[in-house]
Amino acid sequence: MLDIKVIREDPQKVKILLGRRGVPEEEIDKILKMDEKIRKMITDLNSMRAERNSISKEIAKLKAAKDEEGVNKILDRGKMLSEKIKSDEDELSRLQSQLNQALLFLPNIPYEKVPFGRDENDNVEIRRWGEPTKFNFDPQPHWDLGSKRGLLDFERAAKISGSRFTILKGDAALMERALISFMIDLHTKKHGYTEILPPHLVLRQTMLNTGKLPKFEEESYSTTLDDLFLIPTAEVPLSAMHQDEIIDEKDLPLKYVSYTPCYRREAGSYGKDVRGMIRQHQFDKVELVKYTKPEDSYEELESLTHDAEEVLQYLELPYRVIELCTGDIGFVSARTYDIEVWLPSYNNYKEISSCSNVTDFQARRANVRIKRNNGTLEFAHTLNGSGLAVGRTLVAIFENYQTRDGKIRVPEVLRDYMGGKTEI
RNA sequence: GGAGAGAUGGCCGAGUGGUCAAAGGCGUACGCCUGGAGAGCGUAUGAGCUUAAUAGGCUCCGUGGGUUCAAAUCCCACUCUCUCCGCCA
Repeated sequence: MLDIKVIREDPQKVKILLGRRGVPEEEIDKILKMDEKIRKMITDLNSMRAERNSISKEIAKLKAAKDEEGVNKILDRGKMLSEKIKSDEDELSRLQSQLNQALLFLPNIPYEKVPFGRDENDNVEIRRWGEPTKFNFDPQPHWDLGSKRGLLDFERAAKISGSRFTILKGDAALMERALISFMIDLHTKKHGYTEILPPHLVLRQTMLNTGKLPKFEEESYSTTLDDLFLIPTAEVPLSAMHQDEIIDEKDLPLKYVSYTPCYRREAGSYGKDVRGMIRQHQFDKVELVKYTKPEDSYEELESLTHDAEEVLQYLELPYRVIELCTGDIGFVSARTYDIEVWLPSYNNYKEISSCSNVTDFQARRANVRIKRNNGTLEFAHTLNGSGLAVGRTLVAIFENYQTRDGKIRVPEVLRDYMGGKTEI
């Protein structure tokens, strides 16, 4: 959520920056108008409250002096004020929730340097690592490769759960587990993140605080009886974990890594990535989340992205890093780098991680503040990034490490996690 | 699921209708003291809104309602935490 004060103080700048993300100017004007009306009401209300309070104090004094006549003189005025205050308060809270609702639908303000653009075609490549894998035979897509060797089972998954689910079997399941362990070990031991195993079901409020609601309700799985939501990413519990807390400046940054399955309805992506296990309703992900001081967050985004990249370097998978343009960054993000891994079946790079600086957008909703050494309070910045999407990493290994005879070599760093196996 | 206890400032904890943003303690900051540190002493110290303002005013004692001129305090509902019983991986 944006700070209404920022909008109020420099509406022109907000209009320009949000305009790059496709928010119409009228939306900002509407909000400013509501804000003005609300503040006028508050001022009026406050003077009535002040009068009522002084009447109350006067009554207390008169009662103490046993002056019943004096009390009766001003009692009616007090009653009248009380009624008026109550009805105005009702009206005010109606207006405030309207304003709040409007604010909840505004996306984060993009970082000034984010490239302007309409959609993913305007994203900018930042760097590449490795070369696209060359084969001296026709490589197979992972869905053929995995099905033939009994490692991936799409038919049975569809029988029990419908489309966009996959059963991993035998060594595929083992490799998935190995990848999870490898990634978490790397981030905890080398990069200094603390491992968290969070709940996978969260309150509606938690989804709201992390910006997944109200805008993306149709993207989420929820439980009707309890109104709990299955997490679409570990970012949700991790970024809301310190809700209503005040964190000491000296304890920052906080760095968390978490493995969880992610549940997404993938509404609106019909016909996209329909083959194989690229786009699933459930997938494993190792997620990185940081809480930082505002002045450090863009630097921390660079290091978080590097931490994620390193997973691919250890796995020796070719990738590139792109910066998303204003039209493609996520709702809560001010700046986003995507890491894309080379996938032979796509003959292209495919997203395997998305690293974002959310600035204070979630922290304001979740009320996560930091206490400065001089005692002042301000909202923390939060960042998140996949480190990495495990299912897509498995796919990348299958496709890039396949052999002529349809087997898959096991990357060096995973062998210890897989009982020494060199191929599957 | 049943019974009971509780929720107050960064933390602990007092407060059962008006003089309470709220005692006391801890913590923190500054000062005194000291060769230095500690102890000790003194002063300050909740958040948010409004405002040119550290002036004034307003709101906030788990959440939401209600009673009252006036609610941390009384009434109702809910949420969460803890203890005991039951059930259970």
